[in-house]
Amino acid sequence: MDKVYHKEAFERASEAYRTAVLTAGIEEFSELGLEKANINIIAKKAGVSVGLLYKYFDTKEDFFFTCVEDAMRTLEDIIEGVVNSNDKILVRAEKLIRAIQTTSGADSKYVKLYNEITKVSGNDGAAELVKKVEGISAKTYNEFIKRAQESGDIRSDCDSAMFAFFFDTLLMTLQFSYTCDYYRERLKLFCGEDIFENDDRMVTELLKFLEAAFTFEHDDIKKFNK
Amino acid sequence: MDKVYHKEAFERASEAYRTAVLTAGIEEFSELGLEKANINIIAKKAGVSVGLLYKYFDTKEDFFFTCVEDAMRTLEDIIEGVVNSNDKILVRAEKLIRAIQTTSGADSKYVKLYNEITKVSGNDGAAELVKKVEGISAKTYNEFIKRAQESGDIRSDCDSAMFAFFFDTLLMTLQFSYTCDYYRERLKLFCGEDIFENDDRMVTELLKFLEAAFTFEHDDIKKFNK
DNA sequence: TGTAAATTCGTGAGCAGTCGCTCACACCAC
DNA sequence: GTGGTGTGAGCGACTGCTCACGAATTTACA
Repeated sequence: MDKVYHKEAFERASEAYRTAVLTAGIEEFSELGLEKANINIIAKKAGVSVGLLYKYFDTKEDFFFTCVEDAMRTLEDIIEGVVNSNDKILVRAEKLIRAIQTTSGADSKYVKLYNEITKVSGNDGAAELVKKVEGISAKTYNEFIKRAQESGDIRSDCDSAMFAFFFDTLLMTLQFSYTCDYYRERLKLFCGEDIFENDDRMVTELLKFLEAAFTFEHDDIKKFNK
Repeated sequence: MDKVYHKEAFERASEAYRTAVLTAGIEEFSELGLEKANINIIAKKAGVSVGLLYKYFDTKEDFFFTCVEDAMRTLEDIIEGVVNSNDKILVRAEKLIRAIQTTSGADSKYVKLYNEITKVSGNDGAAELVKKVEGISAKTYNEFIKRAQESGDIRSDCDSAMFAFFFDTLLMTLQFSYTCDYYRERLKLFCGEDIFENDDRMVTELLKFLEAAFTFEHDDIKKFNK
């Protein structure tokens, strides 16, 4: 089921070669994207011949996908490492937002590569990739909301799958907004230049937004005379 | 201030040539993106020589930006045409969501091109583009929320700029989710294959989400014993 | 108003640079 | 000897862009 994008030779390669190749690949692909990145340059940066790269991977695309897989694993570790436990959704959200803000520094390349995935055309690869990248959060959020509904922490009049989607949408876009060119400019346009120096503003406002969205039911409006 | 991306010759060109060139450009760029699209093929599809294209535009990028500008104007007309009037934010939101769902059909190329913009690297172009593309919604939503706060339609304990940003984030991603490869797969993963055949489900759930987020204040929780 | 000169419109073969990928070869392990 | 690792010059295909040329149109001027 789970597709592999590398040849057998890659598994036999030494740890040093594998990390060198993946590091250089992630570096270049995250900066330039699949199309613009240059295999010859990546090989040179990795201290490896082009020929060897093509002993490890059939095509440039396969190499790219392997880099993506690796980067997503690390990104997941960073993000999910912060959000373990059985925190309530708002605590979880706050930890996620702060993790996102932190990640936008040194580890920005992983987020950038995440963003590059959304650009890959050709629906064949897209479907496979999405499952690998978003599969976990989709399932996690969905089940989390369901359980929270049962215990009364979250409004019961909502579709858990849809609300998981909205939640993920806001956090995913937030990630891009802290690291990727276009989305950074967009955030600045909406919230001003200084938004990147005022992390707490984002945290409190997004939490306010999410808290209300997840807490109050449609009928509460009448009961509350709004 | 407002940069133009075409040479003077383009303005002197006949209406027929201009639309032919723009139509072919939007078609190809929306399908393949800036990098993969081929100038020679676009010229052929437009029924025009490459030489002439380069009398109209200095570079491929300039041509791309001109196509983007044109497409965004049409997209704005479609979207904003639906949301005139002084509707309340939820009425406005519903109209927007339904317009987005409709637009995903015949006019998908404009949305796809919108999505292509987010992929353009090099922060020089990005900043300029963002202003053109998102400038209007940023200002509109922000001021709208402010006025709604004054009249008591929207909670008063929130940062209008931030909430405008969240609102736009949800709608922008929704647009992509109905038209672009990766985002379509992502939506399917979260909400199931049949989400595209059940437009009302999206409308009601997103409205529930937004209604609560925009209505209830943080302090309401105590008052409401939640 | 007729005509020469200057300018612009429009063409498309092909230049020049880029880059994914190959392959003949050397080395090494067993 | 067989089968793996590792090399890197360079092939071949692609493509953004040019430029020499002719046709059309405008301008200049008697």
